[in-house]
Amino acid sequence: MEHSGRVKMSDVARRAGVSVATVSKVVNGRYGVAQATLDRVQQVIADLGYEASLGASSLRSHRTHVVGILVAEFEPFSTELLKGASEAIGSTEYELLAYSGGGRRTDVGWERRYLSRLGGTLIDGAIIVTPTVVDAHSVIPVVAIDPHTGPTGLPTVDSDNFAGAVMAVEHLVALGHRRIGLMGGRPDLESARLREAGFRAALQAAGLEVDESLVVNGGFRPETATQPARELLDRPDRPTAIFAANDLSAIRTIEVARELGLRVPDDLSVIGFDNVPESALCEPPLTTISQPLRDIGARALHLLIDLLDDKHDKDVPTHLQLPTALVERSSCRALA
Amino acid sequence: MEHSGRVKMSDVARRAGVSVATVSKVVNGRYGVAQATLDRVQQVIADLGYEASLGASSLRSHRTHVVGILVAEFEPFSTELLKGASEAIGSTEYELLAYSGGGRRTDVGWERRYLSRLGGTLIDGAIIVTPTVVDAHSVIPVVAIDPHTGPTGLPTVDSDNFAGAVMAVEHLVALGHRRIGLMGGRPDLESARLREAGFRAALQAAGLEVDESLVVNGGFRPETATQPARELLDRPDRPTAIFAANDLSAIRTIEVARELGLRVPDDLSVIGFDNVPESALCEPPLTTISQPLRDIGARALHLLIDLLDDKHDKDVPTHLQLPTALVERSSCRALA
DNA sequence: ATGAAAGCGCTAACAT
DNA sequence: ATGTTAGCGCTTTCAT
Repeated sequence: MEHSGRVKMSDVARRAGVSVATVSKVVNGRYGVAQATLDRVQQVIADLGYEASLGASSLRSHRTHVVGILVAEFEPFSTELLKGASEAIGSTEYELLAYSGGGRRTDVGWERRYLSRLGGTLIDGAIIVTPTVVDAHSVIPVVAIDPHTGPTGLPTVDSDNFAGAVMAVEHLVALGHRRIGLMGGRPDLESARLREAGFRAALQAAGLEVDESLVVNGGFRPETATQPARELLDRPDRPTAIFAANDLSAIRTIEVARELGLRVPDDLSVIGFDNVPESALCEPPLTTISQPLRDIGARALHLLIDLLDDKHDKDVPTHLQLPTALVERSSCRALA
Repeated sequence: MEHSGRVKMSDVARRAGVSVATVSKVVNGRYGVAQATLDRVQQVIADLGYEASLGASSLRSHRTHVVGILVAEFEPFSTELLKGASEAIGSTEYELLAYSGGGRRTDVGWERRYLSRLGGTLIDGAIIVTPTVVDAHSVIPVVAIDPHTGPTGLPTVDSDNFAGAVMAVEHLVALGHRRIGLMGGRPDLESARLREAGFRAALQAAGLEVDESLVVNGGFRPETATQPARELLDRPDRPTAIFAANDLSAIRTIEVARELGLRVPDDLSVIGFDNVPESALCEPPLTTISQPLRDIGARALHLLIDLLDDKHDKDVPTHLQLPTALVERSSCRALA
């Protein structure tokens, strides 16, 4: 039936005996179409299974009812946010487009690249996950989740990283640990900075000194946490407990510990941060500080939709901060 | 500097003192540009932070180096696949676009709608997750993950659902269970059909009769599993064990059991299917049949890339089937 | 080596 | 109520 490729608006128009303009009106529910024409065109659309090309229509109309969620990579953290956003979008008129680069994902400025690539045409607004380079004045409304250090000027959703880190260290201290290491996160992110600050504050409050040789940078990813974990653990004066700035690096730390012949939690206690589902899959199950990740995703989405629908005062920079909580599992234990 | 909106190719052209055609050549690495011009244009691109609009370029070029993964919803199952695809795309030249509808996600035919909306222009190929309506002859190459009942003609990746289901039931039987219920999945999906078939086959092999009142349809989702779970459990002759066709309905079954005052696994054993990370988070942790979901996502992606790069004989319908395995946790126990 | 011009599929004025 | 026309931002012949 169709010569080559997808059915387009002109196909519908020809078959219905009208102009493409009329089909466009029908598709977009514009007024000024006779009932009979409407019915006929809709019938043809149904018959042919026509659906407007997002690329083409967005190019012209600049309103797509699609929101983007831009991530460097689909990993446990970002996909939890995605689940929350997906659930939240159910109550809206929008569709959800999640975008991630390929191999070159370590490059800085991906968030700006993706925003240029998709913004202005394909998506009406975007949620950017852990952006480091943010131009506050984007073409389209943008909400940041867990952004880089310093004020961004962007509406932001995150959780109380400082309080969470304090909670983690207090838990270790209460368990009798005195020699506590920090597997730090990406230093360009505010969350990592605050977790380190919380770590230091809690130690100080407990009357403990920070041994700087016990503070390493794990970069939030398993690959980047391996070497730092070895540095921390492969030495006679190793810590008895480690606070890792996120679950992924905590899990990697546990793996490295086992490779070195250490038992967790008997020889080493490890506490993480995030409470991604993978933390429960870990052996032993990881004690961690939970962030309400799905809720964060959902809040960010609603914030964005409010921005798009002009239900929000754009002059008030929004910062939603959600609470953290201790989740006790089996990777920490009291010092004998 | 920029009057209004994003920087476009004409802005670059003006600033570099060349035509848009030349800029296009530079951006796309075409030959026929003097070195000096090349340098100058690239400099301007860098200065302005220009990035081509995906919508506009795809409209014209029909080759975007973006692949789509189309899902009804971002939930634990699809996001595991997404993680696998994301990892796999790192070794390619492509970028990844995941698309999901909004509220109307229960409608049938979403896969066709999304394919028309994005295919032909925005994406070069697509992975469709649990499609029920598949037109084998799409405009762009398509790979299906866990498709609907019957032959689709599409390259497909799934796991050995039948063997997995048999394994699940054999486990329950070995534990001494004789009265075993089935929380079935979406009957339009081949995977659900095969899991039910495996359930029946394993019972028969064990010399057990299938009590049809113990076979219900949970629809793979928590919302749709609630009522069927009550039907199964809120009766004097309830089963001592339930095999649920996926983890989400297994988890919901456990929740319903607790609401009814039953203890799991003491009063009821439950085994799931999928091994999504959430299954470990469940209380008690769920015994389940694992599918290598991330691997499935990765395989599907590689298959699609091979199709796009013509490294694959298109006349051979591919069906990759991956193995399942029993994961014992705490939701099943031997009958006293 | 560079630019002018046409057109991808669609929407939005503006005619009729 | 419907059709005509002019683009949206880009790529791609085809001239020059």
